[in-house]
Amino acid sequence: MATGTDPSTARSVRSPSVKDVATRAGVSLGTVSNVLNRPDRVSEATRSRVEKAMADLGFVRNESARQLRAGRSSTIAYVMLDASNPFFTDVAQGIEDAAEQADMSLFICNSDNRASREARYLQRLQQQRVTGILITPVDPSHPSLDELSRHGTPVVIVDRVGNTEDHCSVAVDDVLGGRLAIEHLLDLGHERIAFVGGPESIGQVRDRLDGARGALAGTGASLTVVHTSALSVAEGRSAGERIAGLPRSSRPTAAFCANDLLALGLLQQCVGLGIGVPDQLAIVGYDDIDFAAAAAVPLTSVRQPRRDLGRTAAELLLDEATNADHEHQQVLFTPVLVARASTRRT
Amino acid sequence: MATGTDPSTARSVRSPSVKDVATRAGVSLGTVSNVLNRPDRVSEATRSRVEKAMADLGFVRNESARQLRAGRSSTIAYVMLDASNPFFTDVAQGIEDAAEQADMSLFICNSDNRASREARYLQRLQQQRVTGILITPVDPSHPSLDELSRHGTPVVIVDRVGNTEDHCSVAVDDVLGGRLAIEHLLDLGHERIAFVGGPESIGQVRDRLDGARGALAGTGASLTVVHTSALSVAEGRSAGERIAGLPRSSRPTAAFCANDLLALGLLQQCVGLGIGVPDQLAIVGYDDIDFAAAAAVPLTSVRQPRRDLGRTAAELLLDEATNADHEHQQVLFTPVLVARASTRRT
DNA sequence: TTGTACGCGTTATCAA
DNA sequence: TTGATAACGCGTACAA
Repeated sequence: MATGTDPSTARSVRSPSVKDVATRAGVSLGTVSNVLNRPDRVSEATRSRVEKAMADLGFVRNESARQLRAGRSSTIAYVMLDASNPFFTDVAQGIEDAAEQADMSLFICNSDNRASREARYLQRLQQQRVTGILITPVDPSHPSLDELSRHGTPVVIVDRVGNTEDHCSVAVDDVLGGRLAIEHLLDLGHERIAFVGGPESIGQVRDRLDGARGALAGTGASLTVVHTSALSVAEGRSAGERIAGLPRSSRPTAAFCANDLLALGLLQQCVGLGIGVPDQLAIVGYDDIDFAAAAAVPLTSVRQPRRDLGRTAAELLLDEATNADHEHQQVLFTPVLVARASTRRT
Repeated sequence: MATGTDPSTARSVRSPSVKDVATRAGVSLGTVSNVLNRPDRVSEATRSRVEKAMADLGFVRNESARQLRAGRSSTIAYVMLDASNPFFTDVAQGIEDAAEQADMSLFICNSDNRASREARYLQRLQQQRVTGILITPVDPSHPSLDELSRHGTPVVIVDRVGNTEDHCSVAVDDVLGGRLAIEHLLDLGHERIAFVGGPESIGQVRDRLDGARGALAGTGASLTVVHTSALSVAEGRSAGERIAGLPRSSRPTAAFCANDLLALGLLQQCVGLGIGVPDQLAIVGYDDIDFAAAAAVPLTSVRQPRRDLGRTAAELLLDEATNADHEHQQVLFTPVLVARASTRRT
């Protein structure tokens, strides 16, 4: 304890660099670099000596320096819209799978539906010179996304469709999804149907409603729109109250919800108020998150290929980043209806 | 289109540096730097000229270069155990709140319960020289965490308790939580109770079970352990099957689940098999995730202060990173039982 | 108030 | 096979 570096203060000491390793191993700096990047170009003996020095010193590469030198990082980022919606965490898993395969790090940010937070993250990511950005934007038509692309940072829009040709996008056909939901209900004989969703500023909500209306056209069945101010469980409960308040004779016999969170809230409220599901009210959700199948009355839902969505988006991004003759694509996946007890014929 | 930079190829062009800005503004490099970091030291006129040049060129600071110069980044990371469990995304929100307040970026990684992925992330984060790491580890007693600390990267363990004094930790008193759950069931008159959970390699599971046993001691009530191989909805369903298979006379009248995912799966299975909740089986969950209250039979659950957990952990990390006389702490929060319909007396 | 010069840690080029 | 050196972009001390 009398001399040398005191272990207790070692924390604050600058971490060892290649230079330190070189000194310790008695070789030059370039050789250490070669051990790290072209191990074949260095003799067995020196290599093991260098490796021992690295281990002794606890050497860890400095990624900042690498990036500075290389001009680019090996990191991509996903700016997600709402971390508390399982749909998006599943998308993130798909992205992570692709990133891991390409040996890229994934940086996940949560904008939490706030434009200001989103903007802050985008700026930071640009400063970090990330290889590319995946994003489910608060506003897909905001010019900041195009600016990023023009600036040289590849951008892929996830689960939304941008308004320009500046970037790729990966989404699911929501018009078709709406159609599938309604056709299922029509098949079961329902004639008074509610659409639960909003706000209509969200593209998905509009598309799913359009699909629903399209499927209903000319069938004689009616559609009541029950408006919500967000796609959340709480709003689903509130919608349930309003539906329950209608006289039985004119009350819808089925409800199509713009997402599963709404559907779960609606289901909960119905059960609480003694409205049988599916007897008095059949319910169709959207997304088919895991909790949909796990509800006490398992939920019929329109499934989106969440993981594929993420994986494909990441692959497009990596292609754009590495492939010189990349061409932007707008990929559109097809949803599938999964029927469960909440719409079972009784 | 005949001369100059073709916009279509501008993507691949190196982004402008402070040097480019200086040239364009007709000032020296140091002045540009001053505009960025000490705006007060530069005259109004030059400053606006420099700012205009930055805007014209679309200058964006290079964070790698800054970090290299500074030696440290302004980023912290949270390595989370399971992105598909809402409990952890809520914790992450708390962390994000604290990070935003301290003007730090948060890097979220998902180990997905896999030690290999966790190790990979830890290595990358260390290479990035992040300011600190928050982690809910796969194995809280793994030596790699201590190595990180010793290496100079502050580490805070979230929702687990480490086995050393090398870092702070923030957790919730799980023994107390288990006790609360059981006392609630005893108050309701239950005498045959099941504990649904596992594997016991998870500290939380052990603690909650210990708490449960402690509360039962000397009461005459019995505890049956229904083992699960993971804390997931699917495992909850499987547990439900096994409980339903017991003869009615010896079947437990109440179940305490090690987390809400299990409880939701159990609830679903019971309803599907015609076992009334809470009439034939009362259910208590753990975590009080949002979906617990939203279940068709709203779930009684032991609530943990998820956001506070995250916020406190981040604050401890930032303190360790910035405060020279930081002292490690093991913070323990107190859980609260939230009673709902799944244990209502009928 | 503004400009010059150096160093952060790494990689790559070139010469030995 | 190995070693010396320049360069990446930025921040800062110091000089003008």
